[in-house]
Amino acid sequence: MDEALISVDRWVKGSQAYFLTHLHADHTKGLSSMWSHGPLYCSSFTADLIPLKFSDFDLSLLHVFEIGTWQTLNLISRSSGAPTAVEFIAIDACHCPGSVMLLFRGEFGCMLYTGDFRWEVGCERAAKAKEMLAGAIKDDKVDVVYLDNTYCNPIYDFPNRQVAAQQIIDIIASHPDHDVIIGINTLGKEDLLVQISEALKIKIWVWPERMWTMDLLGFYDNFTINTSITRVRAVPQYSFNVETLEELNRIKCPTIGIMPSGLPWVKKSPPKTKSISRAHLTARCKKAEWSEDDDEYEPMGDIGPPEKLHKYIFTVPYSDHSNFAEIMDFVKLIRPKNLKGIVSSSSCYIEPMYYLRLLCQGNRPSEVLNSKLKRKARATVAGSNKKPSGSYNAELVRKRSMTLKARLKRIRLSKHSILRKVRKGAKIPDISADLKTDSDGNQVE
DNA sequence: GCGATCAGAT
DNA sequence: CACATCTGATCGC
Repeated sequence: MDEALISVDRWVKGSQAYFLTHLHADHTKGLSSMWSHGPLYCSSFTADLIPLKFSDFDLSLLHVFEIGTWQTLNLISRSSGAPTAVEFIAIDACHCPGSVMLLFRGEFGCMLYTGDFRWEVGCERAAKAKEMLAGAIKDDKVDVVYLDNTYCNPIYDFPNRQVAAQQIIDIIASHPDHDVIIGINTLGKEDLLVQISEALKIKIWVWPERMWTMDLLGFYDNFTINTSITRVRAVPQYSFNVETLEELNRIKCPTIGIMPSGLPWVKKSPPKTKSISRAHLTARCKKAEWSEDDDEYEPMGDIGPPEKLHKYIFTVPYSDHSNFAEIMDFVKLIRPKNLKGIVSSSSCYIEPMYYLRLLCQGNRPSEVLNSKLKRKARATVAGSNKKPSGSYNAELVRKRSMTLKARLKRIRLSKHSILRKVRKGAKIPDISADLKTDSDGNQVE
């Protein structure tokens, strides 16, 4: 098996230390209540949540690190068998509560694993994190960055979370006589909900397990588990669908749904691409091909939605991952010698180096051209879930809008409802054995 | 019956 | 098409 000195968000036997950047399911595949492969290092908040997600987890294996403090691990070198020291420091990733990026120094060099992150321009918290990271790197050179490349493609352009949150607040405020349901996951988007709660001076309903998380975060006053005292409810995104909305409107009361996230926010053509004109692309993206209710379709503005996907549903581009511009800023700050993506399942997947090589160390334009040609040659034999597309591609955009339409149809046909999902006392899952994502770049050495 | 894993849905 | 999550089938024990 591919063993490593230490592993980050990777739970294969054989490492001497394991790091968890945050507690989303796609980063804990392989972690379970019976974890016993080695010490697990994580942030304090993540450690608080682990027993909720993994009941019976052996807490003696948990090692909580402080954000912004260097620590040393004394390990055994896999190559020489001699003692070897690894230093690490965690930095706020601003992705979800407890999320961190990790900087390591050891015999393997200097390595930065971003985990999932969003560092927005103008965000004070991100600015502090940025400063902290720069201070930790100092004059050192980062040999490799393992990057949250979820939206590492110029087609992904969406506003910061502050703007998106205000859009959501405006939608709710403009529907004063409606109930509102907002789709969220088991962790993340708490700041959005608090912002809504405070702007509208209203408590937000969450399901009981979610309330524990809110309590842990100290948001006692913004949330409730009593449905009768509020018109705004946050529900599992998984249970959020058209049929639910139609059902609520039919048998309960006028209700709108808001999906903070949910769609690829394709807005503009990448620079210097001849394969498709900007006008053509824009037309494709704005065309209401996926809306079956033509009279209800509202075209996107330049900064993006609120977009109406359905009579009762608004989608708003609220993302906990950095957009392309933010990723560029990040790489410019670090200027690593090498860059690897940690997400390989995106249909828009492009090796981060394709767009960002110029921002890294020791790369000249001629090398960029060279690498483009090589990549094109390689694309045809690329494996399983990686779907590299060396240049921007009109076909890709066409497929996207078609599948959006297909997706809406699927939702309409769905026979599942929220009523089934929001059952009380649902077990905390031991393991989510799903997603065959194969993040190559999540181990050291 | 249970955990681990995968496929598929949402 | 995104992310993250959940259900259910299958396999090995």
